[in-house]
Amino acid sequence: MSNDFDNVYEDLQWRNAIAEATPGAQEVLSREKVTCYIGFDPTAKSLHIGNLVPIMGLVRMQRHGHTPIAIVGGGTGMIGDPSGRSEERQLLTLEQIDENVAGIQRQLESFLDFSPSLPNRAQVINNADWLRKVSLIEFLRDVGKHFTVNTMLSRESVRTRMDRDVGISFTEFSYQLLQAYDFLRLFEEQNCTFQMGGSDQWGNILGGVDLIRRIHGGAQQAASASEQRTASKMQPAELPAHALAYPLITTSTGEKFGKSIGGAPTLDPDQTSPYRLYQFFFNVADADAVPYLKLFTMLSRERIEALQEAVETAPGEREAQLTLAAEMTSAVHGDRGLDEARRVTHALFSGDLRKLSATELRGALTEASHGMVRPADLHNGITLASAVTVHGGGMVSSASELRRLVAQGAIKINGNVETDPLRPLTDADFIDNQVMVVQRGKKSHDLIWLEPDQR
RNA sequence: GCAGGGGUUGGGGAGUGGUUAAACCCGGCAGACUGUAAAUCUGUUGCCUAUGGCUUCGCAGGUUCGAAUCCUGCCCCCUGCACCA
Repeated sequence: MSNDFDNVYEDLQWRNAIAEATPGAQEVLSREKVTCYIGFDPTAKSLHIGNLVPIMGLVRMQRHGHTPIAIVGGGTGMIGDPSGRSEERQLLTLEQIDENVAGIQRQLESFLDFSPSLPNRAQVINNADWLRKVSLIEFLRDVGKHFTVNTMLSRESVRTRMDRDVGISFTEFSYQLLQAYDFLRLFEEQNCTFQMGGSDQWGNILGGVDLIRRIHGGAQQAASASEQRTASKMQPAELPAHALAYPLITTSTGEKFGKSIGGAPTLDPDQTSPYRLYQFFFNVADADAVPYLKLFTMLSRERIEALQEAVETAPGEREAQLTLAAEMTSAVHGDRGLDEARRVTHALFSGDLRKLSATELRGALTEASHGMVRPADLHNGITLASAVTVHGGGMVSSASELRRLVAQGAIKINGNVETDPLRPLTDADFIDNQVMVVQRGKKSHDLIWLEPDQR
């Protein structure tokens, strides 16, 4: 597949994965095999789908023969990047960070090839290795000396915070130095000459590029990366280190990618089931399907172009969405995850709930919340409303809400539209005398179990 | 610190004594149409033992038959100015 393109740069470019690049980046990538890195913030214990762009960036680099390094920010995470934040961050504890780092590391390992035999094997490095050790004096002399406060203050992320009365702490203000320092260390110790990141990180990234240029010069005449950007006419002397930034992904309607189902789906099966991940990508709008295939999958250019054709000629088949969903689910959760996702999808959208046994329902509706009623409740004439709101799994939060949903025909009990929220339940409402399936709209389910009679 | 402005239901933002559970927009949810899409249209969007009741408009009191709307105190925010650096 990598022979679709002569080099990663062209590959990434075709996939619209490049928003910014340092001058000369493309030439370097087409000429030599480099070591590159991307940083991941340990703000949560799982990566989410928003991280897929950088992850796939590293994967593509590796496929093209470059050596990828994923930095997990066990050190920078202790400070917090002010970019895109209107308020000071809550500092995470050391334990939280280390736990998050471990979780992220595990997830990265399923994407990148870490085989020791591989000459360009991937590495995960925790920047805590050096950031938690470096001494303040050393840091200020070696790194701080190369930055002017004037430049640091002009940073967008800093300015927006300065304009607000909450201000910005010195801690977060220093963040840009730390990220630059990371790059410097990797440059010196791993011969890492490339950094990639989101375009929102571009300022921080250039900080590192410039720091390396100042210390390791190369061509003395090399203007700073930022200067070269503005004066790109002149033939630039080669920079010792380079960077690429990918664009921030939005949907075709301009929403932030991944916002739909209450927060971005994560890559952790305990938080976001394979089914939900599958559904997320399956439900992508036509206009987004091909862009996402390009960005997130390893499918060949030929294949993607064929799918693009399919979207145009037979959008109703949703071949692109199906492929996207399958690719993503198996990439994140493996073939077993994909099987599960498909099985649940089939049960929910093509199957007949009433034909399934209680056991099958439990297996199929892994997404459902769960509730429980006792036989005694039944004898006392418990109403449907009470069962769903009080004893249910929390899918409907109040009786008023249930009333409205019922009035709109949105509630189905065991597959049948319900009309009376106040009717008492009977044994007949429980499939196999065990479980009642409450469905809200098309996509959410609540299983209410009848507690086995213990006499 | 001084002067002025303001805190309303998820967000924005009306409302300055009485059909105000509170306009309107966005968002959310659901329905229709479709392709489990987008767009569009429709309904809905505080809670409840429901032709009624209860609780909401920064917090706590007070005036009044009646307050989100008036008074008092407190908390928080914004805008000018000053002070410090």
